[in-house]
Amino acid sequence: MPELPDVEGFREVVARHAVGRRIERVDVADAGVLRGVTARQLGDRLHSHRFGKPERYGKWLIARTDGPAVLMHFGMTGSLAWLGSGAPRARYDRVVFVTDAGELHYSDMRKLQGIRLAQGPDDVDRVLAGLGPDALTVGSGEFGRLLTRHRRAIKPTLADQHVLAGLGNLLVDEILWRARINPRRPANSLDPGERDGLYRQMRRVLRDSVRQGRVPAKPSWLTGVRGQPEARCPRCGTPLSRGRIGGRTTVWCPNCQRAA
DNA sequence: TCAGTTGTTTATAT
DNA sequence: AATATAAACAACTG
Repeated sequence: MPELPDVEGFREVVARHAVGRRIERVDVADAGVLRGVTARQLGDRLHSHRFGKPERYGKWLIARTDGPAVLMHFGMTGSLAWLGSGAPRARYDRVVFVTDAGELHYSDMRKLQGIRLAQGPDDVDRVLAGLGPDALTVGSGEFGRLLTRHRRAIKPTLADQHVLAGLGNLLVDEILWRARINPRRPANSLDPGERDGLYRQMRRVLRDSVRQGRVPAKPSWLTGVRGQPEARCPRCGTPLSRGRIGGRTTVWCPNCQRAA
């Protein structure tokens, strides 16, 4: 489920358990998730290094050590968990970082993304180059200016990592629904009041989601009902609309989110 | 068998 | 240059 809130949760897993731990070895169960590095290189270069303070940028987790940094992306089905030493491997555990006091399990069924190793700060920058500002820390002024620069529909604009980093399909639908903005509206057609409202709802949805470590599937949220066959708007009860916008399934309320 | 899925990149066309 | 669409990656589920 990895969007910004999920990855923020994975960052906390590392921050809480892995920091200061010494990497003894790296078990690669499926090298299909390694990008630009072999299993042997990954193990050799990380051996004996200790995890440092992790960071998140957009949907990327940057697990720094006192040597190289491990860059993880979780695609659509990835996750990260801290387990005790000698924990059994789960079915889709692809890489396990074994430390002196526990293990970090990188799991991913679909392997759409993967793990990179950055030898230095330049390598990290190269991977993150081109991403827009992080959705959790962007200011309202910059956020508004981003929107005025694109005439594309607001939905794919917000989900474009090069414009703004961190929002995925579920979050964008949730935020637009909260802000009562139709997903097909051109981004640069929003007036200043709408841009401000959108920013505030983004903050709110992100704050609540980060607290949960995921986009909550509460019945009062669009995300909580969007999977149902005859889903209705949690706010007004109108049957929800469903369509493809920007190549992704999009759910919105035709009553609350009128086309302009 | 077919369509769909929380992500991203690439090719192609407009 | 910006935008739109489809396909590809992989492994499921209904």
